[in-house]
Amino acid sequence: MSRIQTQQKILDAAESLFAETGFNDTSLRQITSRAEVNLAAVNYHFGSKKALIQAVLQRYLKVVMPRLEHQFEVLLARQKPTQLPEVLAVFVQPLLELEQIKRQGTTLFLQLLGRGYTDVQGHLRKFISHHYGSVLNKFVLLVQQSCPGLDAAEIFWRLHFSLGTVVFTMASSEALFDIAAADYQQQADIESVIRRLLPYLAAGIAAPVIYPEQLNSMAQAAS
Amino acid sequence: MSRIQTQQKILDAAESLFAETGFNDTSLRQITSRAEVNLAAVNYHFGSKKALIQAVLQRYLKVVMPRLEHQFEVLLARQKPTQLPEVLAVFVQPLLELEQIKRQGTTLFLQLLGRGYTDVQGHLRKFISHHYGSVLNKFVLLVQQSCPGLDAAEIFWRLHFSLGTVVFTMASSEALFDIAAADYQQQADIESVIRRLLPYLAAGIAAPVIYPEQLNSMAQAAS
DNA sequence: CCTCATTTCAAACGACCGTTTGAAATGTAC
DNA sequence: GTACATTTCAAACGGTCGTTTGAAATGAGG
Repeated sequence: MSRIQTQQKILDAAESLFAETGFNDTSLRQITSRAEVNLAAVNYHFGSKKALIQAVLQRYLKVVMPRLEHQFEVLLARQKPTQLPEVLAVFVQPLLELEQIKRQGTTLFLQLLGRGYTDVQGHLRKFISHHYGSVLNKFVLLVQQSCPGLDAAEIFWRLHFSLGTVVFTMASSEALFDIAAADYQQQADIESVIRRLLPYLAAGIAAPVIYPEQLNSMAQAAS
Repeated sequence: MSRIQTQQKILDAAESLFAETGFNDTSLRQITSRAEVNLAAVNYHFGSKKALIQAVLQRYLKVVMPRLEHQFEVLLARQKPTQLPEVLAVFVQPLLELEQIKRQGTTLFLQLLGRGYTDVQGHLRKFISHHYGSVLNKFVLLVQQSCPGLDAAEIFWRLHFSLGTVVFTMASSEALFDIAAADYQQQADIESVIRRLLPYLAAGIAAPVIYPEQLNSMAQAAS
């Protein structure tokens, strides 16, 4: 069998299992079993499990990130600052195009992203900020321009809140899909969730700042 | 040594390790080593690792949940529906009071909550909704009353988005604290994060609904 | 002090993990 | 068809895991 076929089969099996069970809880024996290759093939072709995880993520990142970067550059080249919802909408098209590369591609990638941020705490964050730091910087710059009332620290926190929203939703998307379908008779696909996410994120990021005194009065008013 | 002392030492060691490394990645040998008790003590006193995890969570849930339920009942007894920020502010006091029960109690509990939702997918959700379903129902009812423009399905999704925000932020709170302190010279304590969270969540939950057509036009405008 | 239940302890169990090994199989160029 | 490099394969390695075991230590009551 050609090298490429085996590597592909391993990557396909690994990404689906990683998305289902997480990185730490998926064993190489499960992966090679689903891929119908020998156990030693992973270490032969990728070197280690850690390298396999990176390869699985890279397959999507190397497609999504350049497209995002290009879109951000277009918006930054404008004369007037872009509105926040429009900045966030940049993510929609590149993410949905992953569906064409591979069936369920969008869902898989976002689930992997979620797993990567929650499973192996810190690794994925460093990996992305190291390899794609310029993309992230351009995005942050756009958000800052669209929200002139927020200082850099507030934006830092709110973007991480938003990352949490996306990552958690996607990591537990299967369970949420099931509940939504059972309780609310909803179509449960990734695109409709993204549609629901954007207004939530836009409103959260651009929310008015509340100062400590108001928080205290709120807490007391509720008691 | 008395039974209670040993159980307490195990619970203390387990909760700190669970918060740091997650449930799956924390071994009983690490726990019993930090607690300075014999390896077999966990299985003797708690039965299994799974039961230990539940015991660790229950120590906080049994304190927090009744207080939340009481606050929700007070708000539900009012004549007029409560404003959303006030509903969310209910969480502040009971959570911060965990700090008095135990140093770092609030942080530990919220980290454990985050770990529980991301590590052992689904288990914690079922456990909480089974034991404390009435509390959750009252909270959802309050949110529905405060947001009459949103249907039940939209609220379902937005509350899970919010759960993701909180859970992810707390699970990765150590890393975020470090970055915030290094890059923005900020005080990095749990209370200031909660302060930042509330306006974000309130705005996100109460955000205006955007319909598909608007989303598409947004995505096209950005390209 | 003796009795008996409770708790602690060292040791081992079987299972699964990621990785390595060296031979067998397969592919490739002459 | 022979020589050589690449890929596959079964088997084993050392290690960690949660759990169990049976004896030793400790506790409390008569």
